[in-house]
Amino acid sequence: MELTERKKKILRAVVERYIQTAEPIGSKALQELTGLNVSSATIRNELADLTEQGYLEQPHTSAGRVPSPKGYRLYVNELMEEQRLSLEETRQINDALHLKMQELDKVIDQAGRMVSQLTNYPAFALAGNPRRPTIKRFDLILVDSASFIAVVMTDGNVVKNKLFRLPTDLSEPQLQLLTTLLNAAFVGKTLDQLTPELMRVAEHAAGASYGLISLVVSFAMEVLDSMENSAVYTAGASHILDHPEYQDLGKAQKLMSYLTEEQSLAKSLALPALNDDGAKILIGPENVAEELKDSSVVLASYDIGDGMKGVIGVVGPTRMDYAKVAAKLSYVADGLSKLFGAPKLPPVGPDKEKEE
Amino acid sequence: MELTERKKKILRAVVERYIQTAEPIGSKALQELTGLNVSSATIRNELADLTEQGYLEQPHTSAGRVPSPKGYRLYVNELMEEQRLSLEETRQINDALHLKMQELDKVIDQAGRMVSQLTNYPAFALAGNPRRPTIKRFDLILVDSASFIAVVMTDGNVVKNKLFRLPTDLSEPQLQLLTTLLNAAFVGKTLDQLTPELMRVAEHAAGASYGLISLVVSFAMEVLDSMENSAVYTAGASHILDHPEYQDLGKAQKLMSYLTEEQSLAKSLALPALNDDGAKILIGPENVAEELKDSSVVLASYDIGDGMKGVIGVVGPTRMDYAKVAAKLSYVADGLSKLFGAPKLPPVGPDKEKEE
DNA sequence: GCTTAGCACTCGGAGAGATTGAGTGCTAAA
DNA sequence: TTTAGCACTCAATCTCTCCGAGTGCTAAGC
Repeated sequence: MELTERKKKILRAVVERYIQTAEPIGSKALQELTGLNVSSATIRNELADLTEQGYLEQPHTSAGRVPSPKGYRLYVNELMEEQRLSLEETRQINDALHLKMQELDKVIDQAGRMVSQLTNYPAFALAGNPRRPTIKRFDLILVDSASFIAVVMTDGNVVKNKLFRLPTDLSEPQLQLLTTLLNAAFVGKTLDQLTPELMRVAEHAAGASYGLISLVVSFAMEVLDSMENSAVYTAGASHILDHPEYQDLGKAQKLMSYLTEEQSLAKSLALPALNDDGAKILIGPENVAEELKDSSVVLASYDIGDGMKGVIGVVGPTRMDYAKVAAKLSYVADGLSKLFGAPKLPPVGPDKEKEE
Repeated sequence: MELTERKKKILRAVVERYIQTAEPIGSKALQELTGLNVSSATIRNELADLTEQGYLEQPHTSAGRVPSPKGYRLYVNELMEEQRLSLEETRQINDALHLKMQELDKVIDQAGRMVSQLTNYPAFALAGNPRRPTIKRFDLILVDSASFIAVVMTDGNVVKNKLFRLPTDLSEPQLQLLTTLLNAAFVGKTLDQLTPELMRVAEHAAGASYGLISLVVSFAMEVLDSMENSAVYTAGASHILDHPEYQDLGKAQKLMSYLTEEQSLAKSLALPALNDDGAKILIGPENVAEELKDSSVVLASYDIGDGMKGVIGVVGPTRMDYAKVAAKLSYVADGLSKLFGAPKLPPVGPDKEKEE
């Protein structure tokens, strides 16, 4: 049941015009827009067909046509021309990719903000790791006689630290013993495997400073925990107010809270996308979450390295500018993958490139 | 020009009722509300006086009265009863204060979120340090022959780290030399004092691995930089849609963007409050920022330790529930101060308390 | 001199038509 | 299959009226 070329041309014109104006399009406007040399009556006939087949909808009998989710889907799959980013745009993105302070969660957060700013839609970003994270290494640094820094590194090469202050004194040999012990007992373990028994054994071995073991290990557990339940960062939620479809305050607020409740909600949306490459587009009712049923989502995933993946996504009205958004999102995702994938540094010179 | 008791009673009733309902209050309603044994006509006379003196306003001739900013100010200064938090509320706050992963910026961010959730208003949080931050200490940890972790600690006891990977090999003695060098050359310096000359001297001393100096130092510079331009975290911006005064989408959006543009904007608001203790209330036009002229702000500051201070704040309509918000904010600020001020840990046992 | 009852007046908001016009569907002719 | 023509539909807009909460003022009462 392929559509005729003419029908496609009309459908495409409807979608693209609607994306711009958010207003129903009538037969007369389409006559000009499509450049077809037929009368408006002919177009009306075609529109009637497209409506019957479910590609278009009529808000009410005497209004123009509006694309249905099915219509958007066809547009996205077949009619949409891949958007080339302008030089200005790529430059803008490249500049923004030059992030500072590249602790993993900062980069993710920043990526979300960036995407939101680039697209003028609310955006979110998260990272997911397919395996369960484990501790790769402990280091303890003595600061002064009453405090030390614990540095924990996980198998995803995420490094976290924390300063501990103690009411009792502490010596360098003591700390070295502890470090050895910690590394011997807990490296390679997942969160689950850090059992109380294991702790007890290690504490026993630590002698007088056994209390410190649990301090450092519970810090390590927090790190592992936070990596398993990777945070979702959202940005630019206020952008939804830019679009007339969210003039209805109720709708706007529902979507807003959905977006800001960084809970499992946004995760359940994005995690399935972790394994798909390239941009993925979810239109209106294709979304599982009730709150997104009349919005659309564009997702792109990127490689963080060490098997970890990240997802950036954009939420907007169903009439969102898919071509442009998908192009930008893919470009950013590619850029991020490269950023993470090419960590080699020149051994010399004040080069600025680094990575987490 | 003190107000009579009766006028105060009336003004207070108007403010409190308006805080609840957001609707103008008429003389008849006040007759009941105040419990005064006078007729509505008398109250009308009083209202006329209060209006003339600028404490009340009339949206239009035949509507009830609404408090003016001046009226709110009087209410806040003299009439407002200090709100006692319920046990349930203090419990809720205490629970929330038990934060995980207490890297400084996380705590600040979390505090903002918490306040927003507690008050149902948009909130923000930031930290400021009166002095310019300096590097207190460097540590380099060898991970494997091609990578190491740099740990930088500043004088505010903020610790940051970053993993570096190199294309060339690296040995432990080499790294120790570097560490010594870095500590000797750059400790105690502010961002400005990390001059190219200083770098050159250090690089010269480093011999073959001179390239690494600039890597680590520019990381340190990033840390210092991010501490000087301390970030502002906002949370719960969507809460402004809860309030009828922001039904006007234009207004709502203006305020939203102001809040999410974490730029110097929110800073210029909060920084002056850094040195005031206790809650500070800014009503409508008392705000400097144009975008806040018809909103109110409640601020509270807290001590982070080492001379650093933090500010949490809440933004809402002028008719915001000052008593409740101020009480909650102060309680949270106190809690945070204590959290930072009492860092001592028991040497033993799996106690969860730690600090950055 | 303060308080109160009474009353005319004001003005925003809600609701009922009336009007408009963009756009449709259908029919009959090309 | 396309087109011109035409009656029809219906949201949006405007106008008009009505309603009532609430006021301000005046004159009488305490």
